[in-house]
Amino acid sequence: MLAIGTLSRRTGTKVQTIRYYEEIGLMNEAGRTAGGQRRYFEKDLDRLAFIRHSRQLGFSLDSIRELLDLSDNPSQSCAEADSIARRQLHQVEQRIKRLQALKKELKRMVAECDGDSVAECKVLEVLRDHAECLTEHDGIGA
Amino acid sequence: MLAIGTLSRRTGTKVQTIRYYEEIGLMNEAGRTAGGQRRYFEKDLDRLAFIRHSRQLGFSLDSIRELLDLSDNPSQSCAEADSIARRQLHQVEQRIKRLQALKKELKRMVAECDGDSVAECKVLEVLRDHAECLTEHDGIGA
DNA sequence: GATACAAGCTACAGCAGATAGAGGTTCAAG
DNA sequence: CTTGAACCTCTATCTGCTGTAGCTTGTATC
Ligand SMILES: [Zn+2]
Ligand SMILES: [Zn+2]
Ligand SMILES: [Zn+2]
Ligand SMILES: [Zn+2]
Repeated sequence: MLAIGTLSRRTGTKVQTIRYYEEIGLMNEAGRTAGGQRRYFEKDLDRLAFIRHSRQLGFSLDSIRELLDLSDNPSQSCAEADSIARRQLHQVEQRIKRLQALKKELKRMVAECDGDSVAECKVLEVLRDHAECLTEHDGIGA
Repeated sequence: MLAIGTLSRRTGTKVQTIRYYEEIGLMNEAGRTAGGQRRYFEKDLDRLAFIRHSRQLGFSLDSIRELLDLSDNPSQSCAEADSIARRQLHQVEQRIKRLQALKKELKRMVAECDGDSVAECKVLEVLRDHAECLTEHDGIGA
């Protein structure tokens, strides 16, 4: 039986985060000692590791929930899991595209400023007026 | 004098968001009509456009606050503004790097799955075990 | 068995950066 | 003067945690 701190150390997840995952139903409710402390099995550790690794790969908690459900039914087809992963890949690709456009603009404005007074600052000039930009960048940057 | 909806339309910012910017002190408190509705000058429109454009380029509201302060004092050196932009560029570059590593892993796991049962799904296999990954990807993916 | 103290517990607040809705009021055109 | 779109405030919600306060439990050592 593992204490929550052990799960925390072995998966690199903060203790509060593990409790949070339980609260939102991503982790099963843990068993408790007589005094009320959580105790876990190895399978709980595995589940937490799955969650953490999926998070590191950028999956949302909702997607992870689906993936865990699928993972619990080994006889099913994995088409669903694959499509979640493909969707995630697509999102990552879109984000990279957006960021590359931002990078281009930022690079240009930084390069073009001679570092004189604010009144002639190219950086601020571009920020004031999108017409100074070469690319479109709709939506809010992230 | 411009109503809030006009600012909203002309900058592509939701009305609630403009009020939110006022609440957090990013926009100045607007003047009001006798009946309590906000009314703006052209300079407020400019300020909002600056904020929105900066957001589109990925700057945080805190950075934008600094940039606006600088922009209001045209006689200063622009070194500060430039360094904020360089910091932003750096952040964007880091994010691109992380996302490219994620993309690589996602692409590989999607490609390697034959689409059979969950039990043999490569996607789920990788998620279960980071040892299957080729790259490191610490921190949580975004 | 007593004691110390690390590690656990709950409950709640807060972060960024908005966005949505309820329920009521004002403005401006016709 | 009436209509109705646009405005108002206030509160709640979202994602994914993280931090704090104040208290209790578990365990190692004496
Ligand atoms: Zn400059
Ligand atoms: Zn632009
Ligand atoms: Zn598969
Ligand atoms: Zn991995």
